[in-house]
Amino acid sequence: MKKRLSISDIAKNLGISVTTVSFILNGKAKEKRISEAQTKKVLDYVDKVGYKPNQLAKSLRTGKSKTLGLLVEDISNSFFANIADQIEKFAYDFGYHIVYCSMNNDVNRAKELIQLFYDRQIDGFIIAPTEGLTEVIQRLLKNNVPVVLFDRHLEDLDTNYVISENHKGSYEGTRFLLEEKKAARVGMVTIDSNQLQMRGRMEGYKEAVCGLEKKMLVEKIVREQPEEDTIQQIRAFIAENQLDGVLFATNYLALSGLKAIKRYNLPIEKLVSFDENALFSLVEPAVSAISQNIPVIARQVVDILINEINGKSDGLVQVVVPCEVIIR
Amino acid sequence: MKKRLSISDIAKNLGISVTTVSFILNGKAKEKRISEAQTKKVLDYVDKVGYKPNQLAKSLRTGKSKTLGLLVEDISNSFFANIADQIEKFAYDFGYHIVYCSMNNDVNRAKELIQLFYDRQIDGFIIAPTEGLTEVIQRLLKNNVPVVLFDRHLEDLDTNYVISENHKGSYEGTRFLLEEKKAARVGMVTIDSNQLQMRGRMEGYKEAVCGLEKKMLVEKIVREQPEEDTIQQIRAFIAENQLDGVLFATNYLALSGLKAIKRYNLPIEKLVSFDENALFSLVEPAVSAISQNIPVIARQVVDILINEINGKSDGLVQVVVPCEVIIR
DNA sequence: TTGTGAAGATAAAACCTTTTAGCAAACATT
DNA sequence: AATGTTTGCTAAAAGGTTTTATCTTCACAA
Repeated sequence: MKKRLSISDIAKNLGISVTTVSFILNGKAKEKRISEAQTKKVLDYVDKVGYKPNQLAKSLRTGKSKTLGLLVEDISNSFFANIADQIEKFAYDFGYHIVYCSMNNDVNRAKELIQLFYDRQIDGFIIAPTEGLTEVIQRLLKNNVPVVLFDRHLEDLDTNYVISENHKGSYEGTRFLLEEKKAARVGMVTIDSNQLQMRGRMEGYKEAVCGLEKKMLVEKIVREQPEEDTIQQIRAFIAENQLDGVLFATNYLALSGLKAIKRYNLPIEKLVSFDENALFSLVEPAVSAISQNIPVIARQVVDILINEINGKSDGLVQVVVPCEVIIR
Repeated sequence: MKKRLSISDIAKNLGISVTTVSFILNGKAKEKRISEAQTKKVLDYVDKVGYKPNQLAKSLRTGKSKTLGLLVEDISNSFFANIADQIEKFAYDFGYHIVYCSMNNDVNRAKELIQLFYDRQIDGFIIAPTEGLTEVIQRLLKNNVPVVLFDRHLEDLDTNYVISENHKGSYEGTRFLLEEKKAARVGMVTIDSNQLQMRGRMEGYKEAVCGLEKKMLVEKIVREQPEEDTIQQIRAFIAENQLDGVLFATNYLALSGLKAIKRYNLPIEKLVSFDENALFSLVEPAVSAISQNIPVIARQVVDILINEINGKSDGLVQVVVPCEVIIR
């Protein structure tokens, strides 16, 4: 790369001091009593030569990078992709940029990434934490690094977080199947994970079926297994229990479920899934959705984080956002 | 945030010089003739106190950030999401990290982002360029910043790029509809854009229908319009031309097309789309796909960029990757 | 004894900013 | 005339690295 202009080049070429240029560039001309003439001269010149300050040097000096780190499990999941998009927009309005990384269920990689971001002086973290990240997040908190969790939180960690009303959403989704759709035997397909949001979703399901004195039928999927295994597992679950309704705990589980239903022509058509997906309205049977309020979640996450960065936070903020059942 | 240890803290605590510590940490102990004992002492201590070098300072000094910028139009598009994922993995193997940004069809935002990345001393750019980015990319090239384009390239720009065989893929997809599926009237739905990959896809379609002396039926969608308009437009296009087959130029167009077909019960079932999508095998009618080879594209992009960064590049590299028609 | 070379380390400059503390001149006040 | 205040600007330190050039010992050969 070609050598870039530095602030001292500007100063030299103009025959003035670096300090003066810096003050002007940072909008402190008035405050620091730089004359109008001087200010204009500098601004014009800077504009003319297209000088841009070196952000690294700036960050090094100020300790601020105006950048937030966003860590999600898997950016190709539409829920995360959409929320990432929204978060980026809101953050942008505050003059912050997002660097994003996808952890792909690899705890070590995740730890490394957090460390990396920390090393790059990121101003704050937005994390959808996986299990096993407790310590490393703990360490961030101990160093007073601003953190907001979303989608789930970690039990023994006192953090800011923004999550959805998983319990209630799941409850309502299940009741919808049982009452509106008149399903007789509703099962739940979830992942074999202790994550809090999954626990909430499970509880909601349980409460709904038990309330109606129905039998609880839960199938847990090991997340790391190949999709084909998942498809077979769901197929067996539906067939063996003669289900006529299923609640899927995530949209990717619903996808696998649909593949099973489709491929083996399973006689079942009362379906609800957590999270939306473009295809839910297009497939037969259509899948109703317990949709999380992505704009609100994103907004809250950013607000909380920025507040904390600016030291305006009044203790921990923990937000629970309602879901909406989208009927199909 | 708590104050972090610096290399000079380490040096002071150990009663040796900063230089020595730096050499050891950078694996130059041998080369610089630091004694084994000294080396071990430093390494052990660094490990014990968990010191990590400040990456900003490092980058500032060396001019390298070991980071690549990835700019795509819309990360929620599964094609981009998947390719981003792959690129990240490959880059990681070379010790590089990816910072990603989604441009959302906003040229100004895109320009700003490129500038931002440049200011942050990013080592190279990976861009799926939108129209109107020509000048800003031009500027990068002029400053000898390593750049690789993918998915499309820009006509009057001599750059590295990795694209798919759009023409051939489109040709084969169309022939597949006409010959295997015995479609009589095949139309094409594409976007109103001059992007090269779209032109290629169009040409492929044209060649296929003209070869069989069929009529060319092309509908162009304005990309910025609300999806509802697109759905209506596609509905009218299919109905008015009594199509029994459609080639969609992108997966999101196919999505809108499916919505139209579904909602208005259009009598058409011979469909092909560029790019895969999870739902194509799940909907009725199923959608065949002209699938781009994402792993190969990602691999090439990263290899080319890293080579260029390391100065090992032998001129421009322009790669065209074959597509595969996935029959459903 | 002198000179040479290697071994083992280091001081200081450089990368590019921001910011503190202070200087000189001009003006105002008694 | 002496003192204080404002105006307009700047030198230099600091932030945490890497790297160049140099320095001191000591061993050994001539």
